[in-house]
Amino acid sequence: MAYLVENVAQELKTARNKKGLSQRELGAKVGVPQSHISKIENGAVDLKTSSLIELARALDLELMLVPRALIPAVQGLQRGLTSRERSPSQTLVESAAKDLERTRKAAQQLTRFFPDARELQELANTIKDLQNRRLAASPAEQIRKLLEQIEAPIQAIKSMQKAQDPIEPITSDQEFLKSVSQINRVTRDLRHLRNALAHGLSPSPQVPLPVYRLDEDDNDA
Amino acid sequence: MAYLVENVAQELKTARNKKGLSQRELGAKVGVPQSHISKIENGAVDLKTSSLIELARALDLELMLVPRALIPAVQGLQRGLTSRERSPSQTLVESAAKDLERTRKAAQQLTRFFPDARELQELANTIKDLQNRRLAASPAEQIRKLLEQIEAPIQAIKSMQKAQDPIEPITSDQEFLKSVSQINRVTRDLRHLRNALAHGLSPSPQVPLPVYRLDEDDNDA
DNA sequence: GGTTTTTATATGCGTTAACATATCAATTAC
DNA sequence: GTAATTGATATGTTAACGCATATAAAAACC
Repeated sequence: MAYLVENVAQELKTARNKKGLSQRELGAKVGVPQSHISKIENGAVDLKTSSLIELARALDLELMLVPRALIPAVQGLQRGLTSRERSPSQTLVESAAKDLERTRKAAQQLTRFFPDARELQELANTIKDLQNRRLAASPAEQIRKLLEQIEAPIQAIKSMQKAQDPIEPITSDQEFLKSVSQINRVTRDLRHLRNALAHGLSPSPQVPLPVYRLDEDDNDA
Repeated sequence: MAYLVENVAQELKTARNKKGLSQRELGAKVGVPQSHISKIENGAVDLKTSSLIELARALDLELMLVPRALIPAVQGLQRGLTSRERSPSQTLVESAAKDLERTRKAAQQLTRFFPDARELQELANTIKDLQNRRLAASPAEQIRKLLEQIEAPIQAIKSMQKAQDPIEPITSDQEFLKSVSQINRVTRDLRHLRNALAHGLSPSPQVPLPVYRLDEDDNDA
């Protein structure tokens, strides 16, 4: 299997998680069995082009063949859509560290307004665990991908925090539940990753540069 | 086979012809037998993603999954690379008609400087044939693709026309031969398409809008 | 002029892998 | 606890891919 295919497979998986779809739901939209989506995302198969196109479309993505010359321009456009970006001088590890800290802060903040949402505290704790580990490039990249998946949910909850009536618990909102569920999923994946690192399953201290820690405020339970 | 796959297959074929590569040459670069490239370009197979990626790369294209939202922006970038463009208010059929006329004129002009290049006259004649037919959207798109493939060759010949010594026949130039060969290929394809239209193989008058004809000068042999 | 050689694309056939169906394990909601 | 949901696995069928060859055209050579 080409290294490249697994790349786009990861893109599909990230896009699917971003939209909060399960493998089965996505499969239903496209007419592909869930089993096959599992294989695709695990890089176990070299999917056909028709499958790739249809899956991408179901995820609001379009397959395009872009001339080499203007790839940077297109990537620039894509960066414009996301809040985060990685400057060329920044290593993957540094970037992941910043993402961790920013996300942890956001989660921590939200716990004040949603004290009954235990999952936000869980997320913050898991991130603190990860911040104590030295990261290699590969897990750093995984972390970036995972955190990317809860950007939207966290933003969604933040916006609720302002608009909502503080009396009744917002926990009944459909949008809120979906966001929390997505956060839970990512938190679990982060915990798995942390465990894998702890057990040395991944060649942990492989990268010379240590973690880019930025200690500012640390108000936690 | 999904209609979509044949789309990207056409893109690959167009890109290959633009670079003046034969199926065999492209296959050699990628490590794929020529036979398979033939099948791909004819829409006979639903190629695997790895094949798509590698073929695209060999043609200086990169496969990207672009968010729906910024597809227009990316297309805008791509238009910036080509001399032609299609305004949003312009139908495919209108655009194809303009392309036909512009290309026919260019070919006609060049016959004066290269009277022994019979292929230029052939091209002009074939185009005149096509201009007499009402086009549906689908063949119009095909025509656009085909004409796109001889933009570069025609430009190349035009530039020779100026820089060259008018005494000796330029026909010996390697670049010239390559360009003419490319023009021949496209002319043949255009003729095939015209024959298909004449035989009603394609649902010809399917589109309400008639051809956008622009009659200006008509100096032919 | 004809003949051969080269070049460019298309077509069978066998093998391997993608994809469909069904089932299973694990996590979560109830 | 049970029931439901998510993701992974085993097996059969179909199609992609590799190899060989066929066809067509132009080039080259005599």
